[in-house]
Formats: sequence, structure tokens, C-alpha cells
Amino acid sequence: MTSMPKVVDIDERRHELAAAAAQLIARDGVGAATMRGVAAEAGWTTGALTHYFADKRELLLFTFCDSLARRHAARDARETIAPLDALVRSLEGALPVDEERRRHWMVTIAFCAQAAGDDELSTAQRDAYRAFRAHIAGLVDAAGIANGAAAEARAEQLIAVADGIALQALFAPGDWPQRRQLTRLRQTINPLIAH
Amino acid sequence: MTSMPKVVDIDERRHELAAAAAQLIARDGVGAATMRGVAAEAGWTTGALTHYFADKRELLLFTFCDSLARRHAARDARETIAPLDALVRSLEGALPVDEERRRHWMVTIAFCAQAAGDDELSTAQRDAYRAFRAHIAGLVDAAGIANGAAAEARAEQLIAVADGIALQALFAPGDWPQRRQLTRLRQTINPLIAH
Amino acid sequence: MTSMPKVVDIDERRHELAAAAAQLIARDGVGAATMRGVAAEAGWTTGALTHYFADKRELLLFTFCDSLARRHAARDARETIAPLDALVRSLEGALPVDEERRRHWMVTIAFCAQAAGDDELSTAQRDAYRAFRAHIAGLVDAAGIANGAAAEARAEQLIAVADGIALQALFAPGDWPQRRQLTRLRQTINPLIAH
Amino acid sequence: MTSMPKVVDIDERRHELAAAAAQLIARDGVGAATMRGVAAEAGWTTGALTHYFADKRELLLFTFCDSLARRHAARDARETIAPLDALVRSLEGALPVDEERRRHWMVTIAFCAQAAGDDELSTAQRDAYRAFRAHIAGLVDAAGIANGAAAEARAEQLIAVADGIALQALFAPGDWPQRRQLTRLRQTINPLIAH
DNA sequence: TATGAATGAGCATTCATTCAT
DNA sequence: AATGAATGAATGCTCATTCAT
Repeated sequence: MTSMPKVVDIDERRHELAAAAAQLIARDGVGAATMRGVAAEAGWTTGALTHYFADKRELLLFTFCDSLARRHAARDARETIAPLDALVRSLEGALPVDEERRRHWMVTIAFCAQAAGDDELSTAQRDAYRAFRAHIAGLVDAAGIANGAAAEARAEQLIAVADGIALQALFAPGDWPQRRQLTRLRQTINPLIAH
Repeated sequence: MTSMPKVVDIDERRHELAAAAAQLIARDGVGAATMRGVAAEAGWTTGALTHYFADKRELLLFTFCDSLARRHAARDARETIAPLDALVRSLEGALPVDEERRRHWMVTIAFCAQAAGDDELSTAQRDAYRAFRAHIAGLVDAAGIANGAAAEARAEQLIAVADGIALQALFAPGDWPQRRQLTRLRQTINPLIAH
Repeated sequence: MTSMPKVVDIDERRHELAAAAAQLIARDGVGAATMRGVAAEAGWTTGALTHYFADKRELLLFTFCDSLARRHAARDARETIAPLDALVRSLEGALPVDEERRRHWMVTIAFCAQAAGDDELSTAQRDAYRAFRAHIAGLVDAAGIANGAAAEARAEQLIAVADGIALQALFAPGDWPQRRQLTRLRQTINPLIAH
Repeated sequence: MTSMPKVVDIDERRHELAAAAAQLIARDGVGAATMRGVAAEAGWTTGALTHYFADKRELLLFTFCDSLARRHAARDARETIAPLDALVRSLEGALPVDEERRRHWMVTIAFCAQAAGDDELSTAQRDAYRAFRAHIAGLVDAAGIANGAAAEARAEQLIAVADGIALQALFAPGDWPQRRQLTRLRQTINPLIAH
């Protein structure tokens, strides 16, 4: 029987570290998301961080993609419900109504601020947006609201409403408790999701 | 021997430097907006920068406020036109359809990414948003679309649509030429500004 | 359940690792000779390296001594030939005419650069030089060229010529193909090895 | 009258810092020549160092070139003497008979150890060697010892002898007091500089 | 024996900031 | 008003080393 080196779930560790980075970005701003800071937030040392991420850019990119993947996972978990409900839930999922979603928005904003002038990061961001649009357009189609190019256009409108409310809620959290965000969203998308 | 101090328009110089900072943020990301970088972009040395801004935070805050003020000035220039037209133009003004507006959005995003955990910056951002909402609500009222609390709610909807389209255009510039942004905006706000 | 420990020839492994270190030093400079780098070059992990060398200093010291030993072995292989021939061959052996000898010189240089201010390393280097001088002096004596102190002095002269040509060849490899190094060496030592 | 910024002799400062680097390399080895170490040795802070050298490589390159230039300056100071004397003095100049010359050799060795795999550094080193050979060949010619290709060949022999003795003296300083180095050099080059 | 995770000190470098001129 | 020299803390990152498996 041969002895084995310590077994570590690399992916799990990466998620753990990315979560710490997201937390830091959301709480204290991009400026606070240093390698030392992220390591400390996660309860590790700097050196450990570099085992899982070659450099800071890779950490940031992974943090963005991971935050995105968590949102997707939350969406997919309710894939069996009716398309119209799924559509509304997906749009509601874009609102910063809880800590997890607020964190995702702050990560997205931080990523955007960093991505300027960096092709790889910009591409990652653009692709994420396109995927979200395709997802919403698919539901618009499945729900029988519109199809083809019209479904795409409708998706853009719906996303605009959700993102626009999210942004306002992000900028003035005190003015936008959860209920208010949801009400405003429903009220505005209602005419857009009627048959 | 008396020496006449060189007369310098302090305010003009501050605007000049803030413009350089905005340019840098929009082109190369927040990370590139260092004191050295901003000074160089504006054609000055670091030392000169510190004559006009006590520290980096002050420069960033001023850059945000200045970018905002430029947008306001563009709005106020057409204050004599009909309220409905003014409303549409104000919302169009929120779209990144040209370099100046794109720059403003990138500054806003960068500011937001930095503002987390900083009360003064967060407050500045919240106040700017409230002022914009009040401005739009006023036009909604003046155009006879709605009034009182309903005008506020309608303003929030309209801003959401404009900001939401702006964000998509920001993330995937290639997909969103000027005309497309304007079309999608008009199409979405039309039902919201009808009497 | 007993487990037969894998049988490993410790010495062979050390030589293997030292060869990787030498290769790295010669190809990419002292700066490249990190523990990670050496391990990777040899096809092992860092942890394996530390089984064979307590620390980096020990690895460097062994690499130097091993490189030296390989040169000695090459010399001893022809110990049965006439002393005069052995002398000339030994001096030729100091020229960087092939990859192995070039590597030895680069290791020597790197070692020298590191040895300053380190008594143990300095001593190792000095002793290696003295041994080489004694070896050459012995051949000078055996060949009947000179004896006693005069043999030592003659050895120093011969070594100087060989090392001096080696150094020039090391600094400007393009200018010093094998034949040129050998020619210049022979031409310069000829008067010094005549009876 | 306008006020001026503090005037600093940039070149002088660079020489000062390079001297500190050389001192450190010679005393404690390449490993000790860190940016912090060099700054401290020179009595400055790290930040000051980066005002004068963009990075460590530039500092090392300048240190090598500066050390070389100091040796040249020492040579040129006695340019009016007879060519034969100048030749002997130039070769003696290559021996580590005092602290300054010893330092120059250690810098050269350190530079060589670092230059492997770095084209720019390798080229600098090769060019320095070629310049020295040309200088010696010129004196060989002027002294009427040999000319043309023969002068070049003779220069290589003479340099070999000097460098070879220098290297031995460097490796075993205790065995090679000043007088011994000079004696051995004279004794070995005498046949080579006779008419 | 060998792995590779983890440490943490140390490195080069960047940067906001200060200050003499 | 403006310069740019100088500071020194902080950053991203590297690396020798340790150690559980």
C-alpha cells in the first residue's frame, strides 16, 4: 500500500477563496481585494492563495465566473416550473434582494471597472451577458410571449428593467428594501410578459 | 522685489485633471487611475496634482461629481423645450452612445466599485441618484404623465429602463451601436410615457 | 503487513539532481536555479529534492563538487598515458570545448558568485583549486619539466593560461570554437612544457 | 526669478548606487545584492533606488558597465607612458591586487552568472571583452611586438595569462598576496612581450 | 520514498504622499 | 505655482522550507 499525499479538493478550495474575494469586494470595495486581504478573509496565508490562483487577475476572473455560476445554479434548481414563472424568477434573481445577490452585483461592478482595457476580462463579461440574454430569450419563447428575434428583443427589455432596478437598489440600498424592488419589477415587466 | 504669482484658474485646472482621470478610468480601468498616471495623462507632474487635490480620494470624488455635472449641464442646456421631449432626451442622455457618455458610465461604475465601505463616497453616489430621480420625476409631472408618488414611481421605471439598456451596451459595446440603444429605449419607454 | 521500501540508489539520485541544477545554471543563469526549478528540470517535485539535500546551500555545494568530480573522473580515466600527454590533456580539460565542460565552468562561476561571504563555500572552492594545482604540479614533476617549488610555479602558469583562455571562450563563445581554444592553448603552453 | 526644484546630479547618484551594489556583491555575494540591500548600503531607501534605475536588471547592468568604466579610466590616466609599459600596466590592472580591482572581478563574475540566458547582458559582457582585447592588441602593436592578426593572437595570450592568474588569486586570496600575483604575471608574460 | 499543500519571510516593484527648492 | 526627489508602506509574487499523508 503506497502512502498518499494530503488530499485536497482543489475546486472546493477555489470556490472558498473566491467567496472570500467576493465578500471583500462587496463589503470594502475593489481596493480592499488584495491578495493578502483575500487570504486573510478566507483564513489562509498568501502563499496558499497562489497554489490555487496563478495571479491576482486569475483570482478576479474566477471570482466573477464563480459568482455567475452560483446564480446559474440557483436558476437551474427550479427548471421544472412553468416557463413564465421561471422567467419572472430569473429576473427577480437579478435583484440585490439578499446578501448573496448583492455580492454578485458588487463583483460584477468591480469586474467591469477592472475589465476596461483588458481583452480577456472584457470577453468574459460580454459572454456572461450574452448567455443571460439567451437564457431569458429561451424562456420568453417557451412561455409563448414572443419568438425568434422578437424574443431576443423582449429579453433585452426585460433584462434592462431588472438590471436598472438592481442598479438603483445598489446605489441607494436604504431606499430599496426587498419588497419595493420586487414590486417595482413586477409592475414594470407585467405589460412585457403578457400574451 | 515683488513677484506676481502666476494667475491660474484653479477650477479650470481641476476640471482638466478630472477629465484626464475619467479618460484613464474609461480606457484602462480603475487600476490605471494612479496619481502618476492621471498627472501624466493631463501633461503635469505628480506634485502639481497635489496642489489641486489633497489626496487620491478627493480626486476620485471630484472626478465623479464633475462627470455628473457635465451631464447635468448637457441636460440644462435644453430646458426650454417641451417637458415630454426633455424627459426623453434626459433618458437618452443616460445611454453610452458617445465617448463622453461612455466615459461617464465608466466613472460611475469605478466610483461604485470604490465606494463600498466608504460612507462619504456612498453618500455622494446615493445623492446623485436621488437628484436624477427627482429631475426625471419633475419632468414626468410637468409632462402630465403622473404626479406625486406616482410620478416618482414612474421615474424609477423609466430610469430603470435607460440604465438597464446602458449597462447592456456597456458590457457588450459591439452588440449595441447608437441606433440600437435608442430604438430599444424608445420602444420600451413608449408605453410608460403615454398619457 | 510489511511493506518493502522502494530501493533507491541515493547517490545516483543526488548526481541526477545535481546534473539538473548544473544544466539550469548553465542555460538560464544562477537566478533560475531555484529548488522548484531544479526539481522540475529533473522530473521530480520539490519535496523529493529535500529528501536528498537538506537545503539549497547543500544542493549548490554538492552540484559544484559533483561537477568537479566528473572532471576528475575524466582525467583519471587516462592515467596510464605518458605524464606529458596527461598534462596537456588535463589542461585541455579545463577549456569549455563541449557542453559538459561549459556547464562545469558555469557552475564554477555561479558558485564563486555565491561563495563570497560564505566561509564553507569559499573553502570548498579554494580546496578544489589547490587540488587541481597539486595534480598539475605532480604531472609537471613526473614529466620531468620541473620539480618542487618550481613545479608548483609552473603549474600555476599553465593553469593560468588554460583558465584565461577558458574565460575568454566563456564570455564570447561565438569567437571561440573548439579548434581555436585548443590551438591558442597549445601555442601558449608549448614554451612552458619544454624541457 | 522663478524657484527651481532641488537639483540632483543624476549621474553621480547612479555611480554612487552602483558602487554600493558592487561593494555588496564583492563582500556578500550576488545573493546579497537585493534592492533593499543596495539601497541600505548606499544610505538610501528602496524608493530612491527606483528613481535612478527602472529595475534590478538595469541596476546590475549599470553596475557592471560602471565598474568597467572605472577600470578604463584608470588605464587612460597613464596613456602618455611608453606602449610597453602601458601594456604591462594594463595587464597588471586585471589582477585583483587591491579592493577596487577585486570588486571589479567579483562584479564581473556575478554578472556572468546572471547573464546566462539573457541576451542583453550576454552582449554587454562580450562587448566589454572585445574592447579589452582590442585595447591590448593596440598596445602590442604600438610596442612593436606584433601586428595585425598576430597582435590579436598575442593579446589573447597575454589576457589569458592575466585573467588566469586573477582567477586563481580570486579563488584562493590567502595564497596570492599582491607581490605574488605581480611576480607570476611578469614571469609568465615576459617571453610573450619580448621583441 | 515521495507528494504537494501550506507556510511565511523576503523579494522587486508600485504608489500615494511629503517637501525642499 | 510647479517641480521632481525622496519616503516608506503596501502590493503582487516568489521561494526555501516544513509537514501531514
